[in-house]
Amino acid sequence: MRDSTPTAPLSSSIGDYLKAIWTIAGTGSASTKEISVRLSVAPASVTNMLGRLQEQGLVVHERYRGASLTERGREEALRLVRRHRLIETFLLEHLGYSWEEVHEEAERLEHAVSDAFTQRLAEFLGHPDQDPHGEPIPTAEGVLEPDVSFPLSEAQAGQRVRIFKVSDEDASALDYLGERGLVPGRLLTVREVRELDSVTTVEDEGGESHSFGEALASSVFVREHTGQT
Amino acid sequence: MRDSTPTAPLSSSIGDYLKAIWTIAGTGSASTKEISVRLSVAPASVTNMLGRLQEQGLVVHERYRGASLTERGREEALRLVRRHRLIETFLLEHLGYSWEEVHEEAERLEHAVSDAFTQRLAEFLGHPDQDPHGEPIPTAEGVLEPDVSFPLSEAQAGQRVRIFKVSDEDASALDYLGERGLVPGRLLTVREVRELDSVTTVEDEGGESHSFGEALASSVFVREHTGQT
DNA sequence: GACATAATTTAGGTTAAACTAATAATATGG
DNA sequence: CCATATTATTAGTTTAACCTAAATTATGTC
Ligand SMILES: [Mn+2]
Ligand SMILES: [Mn+2]
Ligand SMILES: [Mn+2]
Ligand SMILES: [Mn+2]
Repeated sequence: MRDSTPTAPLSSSIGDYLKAIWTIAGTGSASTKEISVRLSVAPASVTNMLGRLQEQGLVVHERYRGASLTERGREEALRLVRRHRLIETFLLEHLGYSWEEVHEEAERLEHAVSDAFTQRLAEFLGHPDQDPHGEPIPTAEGVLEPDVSFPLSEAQAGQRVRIFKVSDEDASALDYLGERGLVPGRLLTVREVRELDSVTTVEDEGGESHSFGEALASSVFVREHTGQT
Repeated sequence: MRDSTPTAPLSSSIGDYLKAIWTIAGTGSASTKEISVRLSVAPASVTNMLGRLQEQGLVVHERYRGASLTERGREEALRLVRRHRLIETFLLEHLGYSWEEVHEEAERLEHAVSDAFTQRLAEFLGHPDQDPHGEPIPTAEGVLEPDVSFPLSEAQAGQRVRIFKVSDEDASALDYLGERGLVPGRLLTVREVRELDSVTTVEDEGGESHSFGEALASSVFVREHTGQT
């Protein structure tokens, strides 16, 4: 394993590929198709890029079998995830961005900021350990709190749950939920999980009832609630 | 000549070329060499890029004579200058950056932020009309206040002047001056401008005396002071 | 187990933005 | 006003990142 290019800073394309693989597969392996869909890039381009990523020691690619991150690849991905989430936090809490706009801006800025910037931004924000939709923010050392949340669509009737995070992929869902106060931290009681049409009904702390179709219920992630408050 | 690409967003290279021409020549024309030195790029690459910029209607290039910005080119350059200066202001005033670090970070970020970001950042900062070293910030409409300041090296003995801006090109000079409180806004009385060795001596409001060699005196820009305070 | 379908890779381009080396134009100063 | 130095352009490559079309491999179904 040659110690490839000393540390040529990685391009934004490379960064986005690494993040995509991490998001799709975590520690497992992501297929060419999945990556190509997520990045809106032709499959052939993915194959080509995976070759280069492998040469740089960032992924391991088994032909026709998909690619998985090496330790270095994972570190790189988490560095970007950290930046992305800190930037989103800043945009939302200090610049008055809406959910609609935030993700796209962060997707670009994450590649342009330095480590020093990230460090200082974290300080400015008071070293948050999660972003405004509840996703944990990896530490500067690349440690990411394991996630034990599950989508509301997999909850069971009668269960008491707390909203833990809301998927940031769908901006209109975020806005809809935000308006109803269905944000991370909110306590819910699951009233019904109807197999028939995949509708989940919950009651919030104020006694308000909310129904979620499949799409919504699978983008709201919760944790089982035990204990008070 | 097809009606050039509707509005493909300009690359960061292109942006840096436009800014370089603007800085070197303003409304006049910049030579291949000057641009190549400023951007640390081979002269041949500059010639090549000027060709493309001309096709895109951003500059006019006369072979062997240099290039000047078109109206569109100037607008683009000023948009970047606005972003650059707003970003520097933010980094200095809110993230605790030192002069050393600020310029480089802004040089990258200026290409990654959106117009929406710029707009909101300006609000966040209270719509400053100059950055922390006194450079005017172009408005969102691309209007830039004309600059009537001159380098301290061209002041005359006895003159009362106010520090207006400090060149941001030389970080160590900035630090030196900053430590002594010689920042924009400061009022000075010119005591001596010695031709012999190009040393300028001034007295500040607190009665402190400061001497500037050629290098320093030409990176401190002042305006004549009339009136009180 | 053969085949249709879907996923993947290969082959062959393109474009932006650099580079080096060679050549040409301009500027200078004696 | 010409020789020389400086500046600029041309020609030919390189690299990253994408593309399309064609060929190949895997997979799930009858
Ligand atoms: Mn996001
Ligand atoms: Mn990105
Ligand atoms: Mn600057
Ligand atoms: Mn720049």
